[in-house]
Amino acid sequence: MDATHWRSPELVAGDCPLSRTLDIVGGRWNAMIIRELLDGPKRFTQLRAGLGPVTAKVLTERLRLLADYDIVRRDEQPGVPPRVAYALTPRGESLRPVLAALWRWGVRDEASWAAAG
Amino acid sequence: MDATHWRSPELVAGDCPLSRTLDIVGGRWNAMIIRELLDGPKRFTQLRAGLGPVTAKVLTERLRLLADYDIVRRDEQPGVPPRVAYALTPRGESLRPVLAALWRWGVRDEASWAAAG
DNA sequence: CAGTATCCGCTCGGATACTG
DNA sequence: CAGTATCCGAGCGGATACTG
Repeated sequence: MDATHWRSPELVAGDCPLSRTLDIVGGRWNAMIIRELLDGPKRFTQLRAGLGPVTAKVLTERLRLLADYDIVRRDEQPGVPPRVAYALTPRGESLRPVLAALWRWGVRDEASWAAAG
Repeated sequence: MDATHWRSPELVAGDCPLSRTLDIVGGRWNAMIIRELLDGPKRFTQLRAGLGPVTAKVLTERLRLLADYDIVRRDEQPGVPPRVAYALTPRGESLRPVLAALWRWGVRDEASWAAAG
């Protein structure tokens, strides 16, 4: 430990498979972006439309993060107007069962609240 | 929409089962706390020991949040010194497959990075 | 043992304006 | 169309000190 007595979040998170997965799938928009792309490749504007009120800045940030993690691939074809498609990499595709589990729990939980109060 | 033009995060998140699940298992410690308790009830100090460098304040906060969500139950037996056990509710137990999916992906992903660079 | 109380920095996510 | 640039508030998470 250095003089700052500071451990970066990444270090701690890196110790646990749960946290490493949540680095990718957690956060305000990441999971929803991946979910959109599980339907197939989409363009920037299509993503914005499917996600609700996300700003361009935030969506760009999240897509770059996911690209850095090799979850999302950015396919740009030159020309005017620019056309950029985003698609899942194989590694991104491999998150499908994870997203499915999160989704299922959310759905069943909502139903059980409705049923049991 | 009111005059503030403001939608609370909860509102937006509430629209999506993914986000509702992540409200609970996301965040810096929640998933790891639940994982500890999937092994069985534990006391405050046991949790701290199993989680790494989490402060008492943060752990207390997270446990209260999870109790509000009816994920964790707090069992206090009176006396000195105080003994407080935390356990998962049925609703908390129902997160087991979700945590398992997150965990498995983290493990396999680590392995694939090691194998493929 | 199981917390409270207080303080604080940093990051996340959002608002708004502008651009190749 | 697909972004950049700039600014900002809220709140999460951490450090430290104290307590029934």
